Amino acid sequence: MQYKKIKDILNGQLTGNIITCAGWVRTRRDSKAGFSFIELNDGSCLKNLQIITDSQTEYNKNSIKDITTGSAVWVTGMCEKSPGQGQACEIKAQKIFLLGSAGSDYPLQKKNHTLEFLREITHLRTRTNTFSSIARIRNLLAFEIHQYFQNKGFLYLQTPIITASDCEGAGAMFRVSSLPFGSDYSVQNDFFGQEAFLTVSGQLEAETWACALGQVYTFGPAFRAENSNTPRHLAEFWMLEPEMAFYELEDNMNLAEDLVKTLCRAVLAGAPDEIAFFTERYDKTLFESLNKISMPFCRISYTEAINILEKADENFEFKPGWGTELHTEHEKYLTAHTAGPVIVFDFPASVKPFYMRCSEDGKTVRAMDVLLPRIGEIIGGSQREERLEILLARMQECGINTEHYRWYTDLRRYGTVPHSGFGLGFERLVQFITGMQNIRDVIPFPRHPGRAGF
RNA sequence: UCCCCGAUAGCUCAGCUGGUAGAGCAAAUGGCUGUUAACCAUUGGGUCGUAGGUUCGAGUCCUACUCGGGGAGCCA
Repeated sequence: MQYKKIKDILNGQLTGNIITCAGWVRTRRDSKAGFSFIELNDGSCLKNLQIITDSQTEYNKNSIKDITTGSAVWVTGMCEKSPGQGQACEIKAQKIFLLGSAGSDYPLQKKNHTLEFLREITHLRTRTNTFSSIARIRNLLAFEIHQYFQNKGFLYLQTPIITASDCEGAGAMFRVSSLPFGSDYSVQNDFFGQEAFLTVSGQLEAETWACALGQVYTFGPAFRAENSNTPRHLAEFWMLEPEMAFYELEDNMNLAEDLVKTLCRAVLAGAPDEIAFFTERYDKTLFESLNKISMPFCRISYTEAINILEKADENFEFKPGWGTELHTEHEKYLTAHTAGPVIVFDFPASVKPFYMRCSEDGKTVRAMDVLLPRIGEIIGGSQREERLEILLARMQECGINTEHYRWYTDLRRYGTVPHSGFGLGFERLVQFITGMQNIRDVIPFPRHPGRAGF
């Protein structure tokens, strides 16, 4: 079926033509003399298209009364300038075909619904302004991510989702097994002949490609079995992980900062209606904070950050001190203090995983976290330890079986190079860019403790 | 996993110190010469999250559980 997108119709270029469009009815208003107004949305843009029907309009079955909220229709009619307020053009319907009706039990009413309620109807919330806007922004961001790295000559790499690495340095993992539930489990009888898990990160695998192809990036799902119940955590989420040979920590930070700025700019340019919508409805400061992102990110070492926190006139629940983790309250203080994004680098080795490069001071590693206002940590990365002896010593320190990671340490045995990379939580980026407060609202089908269905 | 808050009509909520339920919106019907979360009128709609307990009597008090929200931990 040939039909025009509402986005293109509202651009006004089709005015004066007889066209066909298709979509879902948001609402209908009737008036006497056979006049009715249908608000039609097809997901191509935030705005609805107004369809006017009168006594001349033909229907494939029944009548205007059956064109209810939620119904799917296709409409043929004349695209005209609208005499009414609120829209430049509208369709004077000649024919309306009801493709699929929606009864009075259709859950989405023409009123505001709470996000909590919409989470319970994950399969239908896509029909709302909020969730269709999120979908368009996710799409735009994913496309821009590929374009950004392709323009820089990075290779798009697919790392495995099933992994045997039982210790990638991040959180609890989901086990993968083909054996029936409740059977006497033995690894020998299982599908892979060894324990297998869903990946928590493609980083280690990405390093093998970076150390052959130069600069690569992965963009795919990651899984964490942590029992985390917060508006910032998911059990299944999407992660972008660039990995670059010949990059040191400063190059890594430059890339991360430029990437975040480029993506924010792209959304401001590519989805202005959506950003205006989110600013109006969810966070009045959103537009302003996205614009402010073009200013240089504040960069401070972990040691400086601790100094700032120790001097702060703030009653922290966790006392800041050199060698301790930065807690949420500390991150919030730092981003509020500088009124923008902050990159913290050179963390104590004791709070970071084995693969990060040890500094000359013998105490810190070349790690960096990008912290955003409202969101907290959006990027975590580091320069990787490329010196074999130091890496092996660190692995032993962390209690990691070096034999299981022979393939990883081989990269240091043969033609080792300085290299760096980071991981960006895609949903946290979408949260930052939309102003949505709960991460469960920025992924199509959220998975978290106690929920894997619709 | 820990702390706090919540669960009453399809949705959002009210329901006081215990006396068996109410509003707005939605829906259905009717009215209204172009509306724009249209408007006006009428009607229908509820084992008050689940299971126990206290009481003559529980939406209301107590306990446990389930689910949801906020904060924390862990992290992207």
